[in-house]
Amino acid sequence: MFSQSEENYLKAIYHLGNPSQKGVSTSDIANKLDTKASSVSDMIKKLSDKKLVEYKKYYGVNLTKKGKLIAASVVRKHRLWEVFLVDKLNFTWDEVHDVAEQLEHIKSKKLMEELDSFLGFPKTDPHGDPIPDKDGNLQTIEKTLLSNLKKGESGICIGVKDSSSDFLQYLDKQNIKLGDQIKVMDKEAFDESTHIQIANRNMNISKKIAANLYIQLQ
Amino acid sequence: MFSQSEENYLKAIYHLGNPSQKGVSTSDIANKLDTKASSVSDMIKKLSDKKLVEYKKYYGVNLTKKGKLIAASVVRKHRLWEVFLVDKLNFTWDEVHDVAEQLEHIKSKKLMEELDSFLGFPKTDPHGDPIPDKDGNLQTIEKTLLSNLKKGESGICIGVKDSSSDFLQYLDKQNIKLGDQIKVMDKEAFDESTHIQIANRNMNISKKIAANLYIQLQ
DNA sequence: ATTAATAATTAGACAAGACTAAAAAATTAT
DNA sequence: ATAATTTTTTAGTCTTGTCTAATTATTAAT
Ligand SMILES: [Mn+2]
Ligand SMILES: [Mn+2]
Ligand SMILES: [Mn+2]
Ligand SMILES: [Mn+2]
Repeated sequence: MFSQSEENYLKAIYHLGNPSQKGVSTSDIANKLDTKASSVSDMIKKLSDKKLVEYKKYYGVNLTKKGKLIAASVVRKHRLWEVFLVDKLNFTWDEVHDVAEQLEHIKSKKLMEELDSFLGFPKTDPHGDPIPDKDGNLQTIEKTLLSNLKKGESGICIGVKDSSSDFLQYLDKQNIKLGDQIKVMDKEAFDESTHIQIANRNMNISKKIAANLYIQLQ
Repeated sequence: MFSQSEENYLKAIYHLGNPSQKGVSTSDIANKLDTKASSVSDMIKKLSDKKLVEYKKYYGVNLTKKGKLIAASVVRKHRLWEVFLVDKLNFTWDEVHDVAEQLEHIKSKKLMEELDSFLGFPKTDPHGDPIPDKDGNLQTIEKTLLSNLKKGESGICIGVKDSSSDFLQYLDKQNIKLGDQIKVMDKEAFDESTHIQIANRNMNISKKIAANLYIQLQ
């Protein structure tokens, strides 16, 4: 079994791991976990001894197969709990993260299997992020940022890149929800804002908003 | 906020606290938490500094108002989670304890309020133990051990004293459930076993079993 | 190709929470 | 009342995970 701290490091490396080959840097991990680089160095050594990461001094770190499986399991738990909180306990999508950060460390195989079933085997969490299956596999959905769409293109809003309270509450205020149909009507050259039609309403959104909404093209 | 360890100590003191005046002894706490007396001494000092317990060296320990409230809140969470696991996630009553030991430390006011509501504001957990309310108050139900009943007396089985897997599984095997109507038909002087009629079945139970079943007299 | 800047690692310290062994206090037995 | 036993506390050590400060390696700039 692994400590909460070890699990948090593995998860951070999992999230920071790029599709390219390069290892995740010490400072990126430190930044993500809001800790110091020296602490990260220490922990990486420990994870390396336990064969959870591949580590070559000064050249960053990569998860081993085993490390990746543990990380994916923590992410799976985090996202399943988020679904539970929203679907069953009336949490809003901007309230779930902190509680899920705690719940993701609960150790019980049966609990997660039963919860998964109780929730109807959801495939994505309230923010549109995919839920890894028991073997750590993610279903990859073709998606792109709204800011990449050209005038006239349309699709469905299926996720958020930033899931900060501020952004999520902005979306609530504008009544923008996952599942909404979106079409790009025009793009302003001057301020790089976008005119969109969403669920039959017209609105103008800033560059920053468009850069944080994931769209499934149609 | 308090650490898991601090919460576990407070809970142990809460459970060991007798209605009489005497403080809870160091060794009883050590025994309950499966730790050493020296560790208990250290922690008691810490809890005393934080005004969570009243402590006089060599004379045991008592919870302060604040300490009692925290302990009751942990017990509340433990028991509400047990109800959740049994009522919603198909756990049996002998499977819930270890997971509840973890879940009881999750910190979120909203979570527990919503869970309480989701479960329909249960008053007792799957073992018949009362669930403290938000202010730490327990509703006291008049109950006595089956071993205290005299020939001819009857009542309803409302709880278990021992909630070990072994005992709970024994009850399952004998199909003895909380809520069952029980009447004492006879008591054997020789082995101190009891003949009972339960839910219209007749059976003989040992002294030890009778000493671990709570009955509400009628 | 050196030098300057940045990033990563090591060294040393600290807090929480546990342990063993030793000392001190309280309780029980004679 | 004194001695023996049990319980509790203290002293000192260890592990985990963190930090600051100093050192070393890598990368960027001249
Ligand atoms: Mn989250
Ligand atoms: Mn999420
Ligand atoms: Mn329990
Ligand atoms: Mn219980």
